[in-house]
Amino acid sequence: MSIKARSEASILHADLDSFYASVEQRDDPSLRGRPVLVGGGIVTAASYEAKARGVRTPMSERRARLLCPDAVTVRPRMEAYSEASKAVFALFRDTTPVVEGLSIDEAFLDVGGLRRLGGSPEAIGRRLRARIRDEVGLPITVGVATTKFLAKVASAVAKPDGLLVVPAGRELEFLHPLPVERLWGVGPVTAEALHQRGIATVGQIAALTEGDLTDTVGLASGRHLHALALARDPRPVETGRRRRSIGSQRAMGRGAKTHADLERILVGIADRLGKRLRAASRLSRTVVLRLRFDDFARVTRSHTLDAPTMLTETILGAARELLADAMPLIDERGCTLVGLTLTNLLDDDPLQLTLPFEREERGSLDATIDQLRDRFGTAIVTRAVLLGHDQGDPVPLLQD
DNA sequence: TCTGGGGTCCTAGGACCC
DNA sequence: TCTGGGGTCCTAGGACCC
Repeated sequence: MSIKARSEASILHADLDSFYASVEQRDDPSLRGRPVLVGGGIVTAASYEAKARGVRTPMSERRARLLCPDAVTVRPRMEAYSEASKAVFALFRDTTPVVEGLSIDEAFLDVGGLRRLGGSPEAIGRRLRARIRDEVGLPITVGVATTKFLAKVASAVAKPDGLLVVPAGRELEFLHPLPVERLWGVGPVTAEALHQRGIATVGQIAALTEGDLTDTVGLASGRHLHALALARDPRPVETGRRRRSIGSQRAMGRGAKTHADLERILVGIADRLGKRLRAASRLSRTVVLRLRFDDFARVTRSHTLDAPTMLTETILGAARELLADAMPLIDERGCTLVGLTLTNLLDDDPLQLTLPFEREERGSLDATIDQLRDRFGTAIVTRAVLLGHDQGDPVPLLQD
């Protein structure tokens, strides 16, 4: 555990401002300068004109309209946002190869070691902001610090359309006056637990022992928060992170739905997920059914398949069985949301292994797959092809 | 505050294997 | 036949983030 602290603030956190709403204002000049709400039923994004009047996300559209009767509401246009995001990420990667995307609208950039080519991290951040403004037409805020977490806090403090550097050596001075809610991983539950103990600022957390803190908020969370409060965050900016799950869900109002209604929604969700899985060339082995009841309590039910799949039919089959098992619960408590999440994802780039067989050993493919699974694990061995010889060249005889 | 849709990570118990 | 300890996998729930 001897990761040396950076001597220079060279991690950037770049975060587009009110991303969806900004794209809408960019694409429709009549929306500029006006309060804009993106969403339907609930506000997914609000322009700064709307935020200035107290609109927050997520907030019901009805409530937002009370605060802001002259607001314009637009439906989300996911393709437009996805395209804008790609353009922005291209500029990130043009700035440095070390880019870690956090979501559609934010990323960490490590610009350490670029001083000779690009100037100081602050100069690089300024140039990046100007380029995104000029070439993509969107406002973005950049935080610069010695660690990921501090860079993220810096950008949050600098919003909107700003840039803030936390100089090396001044981290605690910046961090300690902030409320505990600013720490990454402090939500309503943890904040309440801390408040109960009279702890309101990051500095007060830093003054506790790690043991004191873990007693209050649990082991992993306590260690994490203790380190963050002391500005200890050795996590590097990681470039190769893969998605670990893919999900889709549909919320419905209260009120009775027939089994056929639920079935129809489930088919739609499974179809969408199958397509996304295949588009990403990935396989999933675990299907999770998500339900929410009329009282907004939630449950999950999951099933792990024998072998990973990218087929809609297989996903749907598992989902149907999970739904059938949960039907008594649904009938009793009502259902306001159905969703599926696919986890245990694998890449569909098989390692191939060829084993020689004597003619007399040749058994069933199933038995061979079972043997391989015993040796390498169920998740690894996904399919087998039995090969014969045609003048020395292998030809498939049987396929699983 | 009457509640969308997309994710990440952690915890804990039980089954099962050696 | 009884017993212990360690490890992995699966399932379910929960907190949190954008």
